Amino acid sequence: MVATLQLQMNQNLFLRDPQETDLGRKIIRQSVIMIDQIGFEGFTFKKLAKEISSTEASVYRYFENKHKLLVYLIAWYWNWLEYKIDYNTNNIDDPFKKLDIALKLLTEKKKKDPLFPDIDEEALSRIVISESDKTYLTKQVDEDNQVGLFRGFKSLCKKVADIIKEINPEFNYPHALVSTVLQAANQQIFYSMHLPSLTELNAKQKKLDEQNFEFLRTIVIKAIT
Amino acid sequence: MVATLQLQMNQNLFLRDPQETDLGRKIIRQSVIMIDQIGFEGFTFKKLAKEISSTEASVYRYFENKHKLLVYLIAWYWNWLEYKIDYNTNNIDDPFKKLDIALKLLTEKKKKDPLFPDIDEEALSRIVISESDKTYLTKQVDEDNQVGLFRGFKSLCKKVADIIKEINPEFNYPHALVSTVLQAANQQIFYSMHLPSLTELNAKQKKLDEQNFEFLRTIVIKAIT
DNA sequence: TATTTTAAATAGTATTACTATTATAAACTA
DNA sequence: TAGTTTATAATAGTAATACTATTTAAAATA
Repeated sequence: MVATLQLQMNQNLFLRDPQETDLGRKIIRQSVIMIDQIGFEGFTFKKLAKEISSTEASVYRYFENKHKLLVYLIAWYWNWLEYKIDYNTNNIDDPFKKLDIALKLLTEKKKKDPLFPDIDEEALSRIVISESDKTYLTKQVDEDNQVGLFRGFKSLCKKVADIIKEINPEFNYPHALVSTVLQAANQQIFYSMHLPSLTELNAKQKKLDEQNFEFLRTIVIKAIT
Repeated sequence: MVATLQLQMNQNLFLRDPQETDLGRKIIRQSVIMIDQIGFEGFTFKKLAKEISSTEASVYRYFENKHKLLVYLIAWYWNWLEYKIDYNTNNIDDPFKKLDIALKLLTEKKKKDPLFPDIDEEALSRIVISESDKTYLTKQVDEDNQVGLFRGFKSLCKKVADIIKEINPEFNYPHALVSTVLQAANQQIFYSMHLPSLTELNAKQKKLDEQNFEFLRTIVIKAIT
């Protein structure tokens, strides 16, 4: 018997908490699978409702629109990552070690986490790579930010930036560097798979995640020391 | 009397060359203004057609769909930037100087270029910040890449990577570093304006573009030396 | 048991993205 | 120059999408 956890999600991310009902959990589980497969543009509430034997209108009771659902999923992912970093850097003092652990967790190939049986983290991590920028690259970014929809990403950014400040309190750009690196971690994987002339990381070679780790670690360490 | 130029655009970016007709040039000019104002999601061919006193169907004779139009505009921007870098680094030998010029051109606040009277480069540069990632973060990225739609960005990336190779031929990640920096240049501006806790760059202070230049230059120089 | 509250389904509408067909104008040819 | 071809753009659609008002069903409470 394994315990399961629930990540605390901001109330403004949903109309009705999808973690509290059967239908809600189905919406989350199936939307991760479908957005991964057909992409966010191709994904609709109608298609989703069909797959889970419900109706479009019922899905709308949980999420205002499909954009908000995406924001929810991406926020869940960042919360999950931050939880893992907290868990794995607990009791570690050396900030260099903490940085390495954070970068390792950030870049490692994700696999299903039994603590959260409703979410396929492998599929979700692919969604983060392809779709996460779309959560804030909109005209409503300021409203969405105001009600805290991007707290997950900002909190993670602060966490890693704080490690960097421990290593070098003189460095002028801890947050800028970390936000750049968090983005680059996903971008470089996307490039290596689809636009390979933009990166030396090679998706055809083994251990793409480790290549990514080495690249990002080089950038960060050189920048701050 | 000032000469005007035409940037050479890949044939697959359009159905009919918009630079060759009056209606085509109107489509380009007005779509830059409108996407900047209402965002790519809110932008439709119907609204555009109304503004230029034409019809939706006529716009479709030039571009297969609104996504292709966006790809065209972004490609134009990267071609323009590369043209400016070529022009300004001509006859300069010192690769450090060339790098500085490239980063300066990349980060400087854009203003209308009289060489290209049909395009409002200031508005277009805002579009690049908010919308450019959407050109390739799609399920058709491989098809689009196959027919050369992203050549502009890739060519620019190679150009700057070649400068970095001149400075340090031993550095393992010239393309990965440059693609990261090209993206970060836009992201950091967006963050400073909309998600300020993600960066030390301050949109409220003067010379945001120079702050951005200093940040990116620090990252690049430290990474490669 | 009756009543209130909540949840989900039915049945829509307005808008969007896109297209087949027709009309008009320009260019070429006999 | 009259007739024919070709190019261009407008008309008039359709199918799909995003979203909502209303109704029905189920559950909780008094």
